[in-house]
Amino acid sequence: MIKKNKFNPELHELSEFAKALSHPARLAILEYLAETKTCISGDISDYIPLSRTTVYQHLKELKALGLIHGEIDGLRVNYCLCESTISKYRAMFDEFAKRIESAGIKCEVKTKKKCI
Amino acid sequence: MIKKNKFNPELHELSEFAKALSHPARLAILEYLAETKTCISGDISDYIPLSRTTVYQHLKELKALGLIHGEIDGLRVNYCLCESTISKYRAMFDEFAKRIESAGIKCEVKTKKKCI
DNA sequence: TATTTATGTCGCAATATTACGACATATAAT
DNA sequence: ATTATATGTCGTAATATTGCGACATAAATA
Repeated sequence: MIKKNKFNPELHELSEFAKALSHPARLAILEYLAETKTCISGDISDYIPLSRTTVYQHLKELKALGLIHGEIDGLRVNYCLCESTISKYRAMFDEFAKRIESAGIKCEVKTKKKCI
Repeated sequence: MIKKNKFNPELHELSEFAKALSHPARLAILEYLAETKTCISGDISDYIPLSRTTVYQHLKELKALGLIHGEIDGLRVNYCLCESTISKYRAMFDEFAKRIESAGIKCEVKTKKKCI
């Protein structure tokens, strides 16, 4: 039902990045991976206050976008940040934000008209 | 069912910003408002390839976060970007991204182990 | 070999999002 | 006053997300 292919592919890609960051658990996972360079999968599940299955699902979403990846080490999996992909999306966002912010004069409630 | 209050309020707030940007229609709206300083509501509906009702819903979400606001002008409503709120969230995101990116060494597939 | 352990998969329920038509309201124009 | 116009509201259907328990798999260990 989602009509995303009606939009500019660049905006679509940026929206996918934003969606990956749109849940606090996923932000917390990224933060945790940044702090602990060891990045053992099980530790993430312990750290995040959600069930292991749910955390696993969030990990899959981050992995699908390439923001993290996992390295199998016997029984364990070490997940870690993928700096290059993160930088790529960060640059994409910066470019967008700059365009939005440097747009010159906006209304900013300067008139006495009723606002909503 | 969403267990967002289990997380750090800062991460929660950032995730709300990301969610607002997680649909290409909303990104397109922000872009359009940045380009056209006039920002007439009806024009937005014409520009975005979705029904007026749907566009209106997206506008409401952006408005709820304070990223845009509308000024009633008779029959029309002029929507426009709210630079201060956008800057606030942008700074929040930058701070987060910096923490993630400057985390030092990550694995980046340096070993010969199987990756997923 | 049997058991433990860490991860992965499946299916399901609850909730949220997306999209839109039909209708309501309120201002402007005729 | 009537009509046209722009925006707002409601209900609803389709789909996506979130969360989790139960089970499967595969490696390490006893």
